[in-house]
Amino acid sequence: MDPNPLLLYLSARDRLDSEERTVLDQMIGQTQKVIAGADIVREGAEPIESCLMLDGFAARYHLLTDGGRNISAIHIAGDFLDLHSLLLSPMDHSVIALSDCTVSMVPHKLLLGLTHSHPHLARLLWMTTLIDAAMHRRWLMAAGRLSAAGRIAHFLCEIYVRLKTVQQTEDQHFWLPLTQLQLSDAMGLSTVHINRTLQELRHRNLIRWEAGRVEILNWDGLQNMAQFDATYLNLEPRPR
Amino acid sequence: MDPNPLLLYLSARDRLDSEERTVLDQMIGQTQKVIAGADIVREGAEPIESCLMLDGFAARYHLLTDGGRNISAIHIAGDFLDLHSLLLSPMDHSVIALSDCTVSMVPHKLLLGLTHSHPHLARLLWMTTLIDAAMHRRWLMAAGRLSAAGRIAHFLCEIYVRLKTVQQTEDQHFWLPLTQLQLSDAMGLSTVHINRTLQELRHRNLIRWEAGRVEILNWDGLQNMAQFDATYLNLEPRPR
DNA sequence: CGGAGCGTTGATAGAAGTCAATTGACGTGG
DNA sequence: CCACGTCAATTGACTTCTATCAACGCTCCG
Repeated sequence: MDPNPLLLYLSARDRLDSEERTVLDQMIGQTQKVIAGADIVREGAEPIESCLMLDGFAARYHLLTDGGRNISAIHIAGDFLDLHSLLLSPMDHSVIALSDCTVSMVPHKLLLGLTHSHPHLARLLWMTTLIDAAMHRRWLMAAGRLSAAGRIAHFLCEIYVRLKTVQQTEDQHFWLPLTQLQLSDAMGLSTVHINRTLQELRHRNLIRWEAGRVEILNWDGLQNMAQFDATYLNLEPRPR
Repeated sequence: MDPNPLLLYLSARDRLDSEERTVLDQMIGQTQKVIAGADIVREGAEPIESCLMLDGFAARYHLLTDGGRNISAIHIAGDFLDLHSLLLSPMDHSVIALSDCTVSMVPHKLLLGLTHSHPHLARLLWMTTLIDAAMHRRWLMAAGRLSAAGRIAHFLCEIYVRLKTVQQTEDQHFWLPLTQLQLSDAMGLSTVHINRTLQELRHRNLIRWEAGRVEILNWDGLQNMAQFDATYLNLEPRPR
């Protein structure tokens, strides 16, 4: 978390001038620690600030009436967790810290001000929410049309590329503190099936996953199984 | 499509002043007809204008390598189909007209100009993409944690409320020109299963669906089966 | 030591997919 | 006016995938 991860995230997609970099650095005022398992934002809340992840993992989730849970997104360093609450309110889902996290709360007043004072930065923030939506669409594709193994493979491909963008990978491995229960809520599968499918991925020598550490052994194989194409992440610097 | 449907969409969520209304009306310049079955935007394209739906139905879809298809969103009058292409490019999915449509192409130059000249309108456009994302999240919840019947019920609840917002419903019924094949691509189910599940919904007297005309017979039952809560559509006028 | 959480396994049930065929509505060409 | 092709909806038989239920082992920690 040394280099500002939001800066890494944005500069992978567009050029930032030095004033914009300054504004982004100043945006991170006080940082806060959040303990694993704690809710960062609650469904129904009407936040007056948005939470920027500086380090750790978080998940957006929604509880069902029958006790089930659905995870619709995983967030990592550099992501805004609830930027949409700037314009949408109340929150229609909650966000939970999956690991100990470092976050920074950015007042909506400041963000709204950017839409007047720094339209280009405001557009880039808008862009981050558009990329969230693009990821949702891929998850929908995976949920509707891929097998359980393909779905997990897609998730791993996506998270690997995203982590790499904010310099949170080493070679082909990365830290991913997800339990199989959490993964099952994200993939829309049962824990038992997650377990067996992970074994399948391991036996095929596609991945290693031990103690929260994932290693990708066969990127092409994984990508192929997932029909993964990173275009939707828009990892190309261009004027936006 | 007589009253500007974008105006209906937006004014259901925030107050618009008269200048803003004028800008929105002028945004609709030339209208175009698109024939059912035609692609409106193609994956890989780098549009320099975004398509506003004035009348009809369209779907965002993505083709898989095995010939499968996934529909990640249905769009109706008042929706921007590819507003995200303003900041994300190239298109990571295509859009097809499900019925004959009337659309208006709005140049990106004009939309980018709004981010400088009319920040509030720009924020409202941003909001429309945030609502798209919120719908994606609900679809993910439905795909991952609801039964086939619940998933279809959720879809019908959502589309009903959205159509109502832009005055495209009459009492409890509305026009919905979706084939069962298209519905299966949207729900991530097979056509056979869609067919049987629709029969189930009909036998339970929840809906009637004949010749592209859907009638909701038991809203509470449908909503309950779908765990539908319209909060995520943000149908409350408030400053944004 | 004992419980809690997590990963794992086996057995079984149920949901949804696949394959194949039929029906009815509609449009077109002869 | 009828034969024919096409498309959408429907049905039956069968298979495959995934969920559920129940248990067990392991590790961590109070």
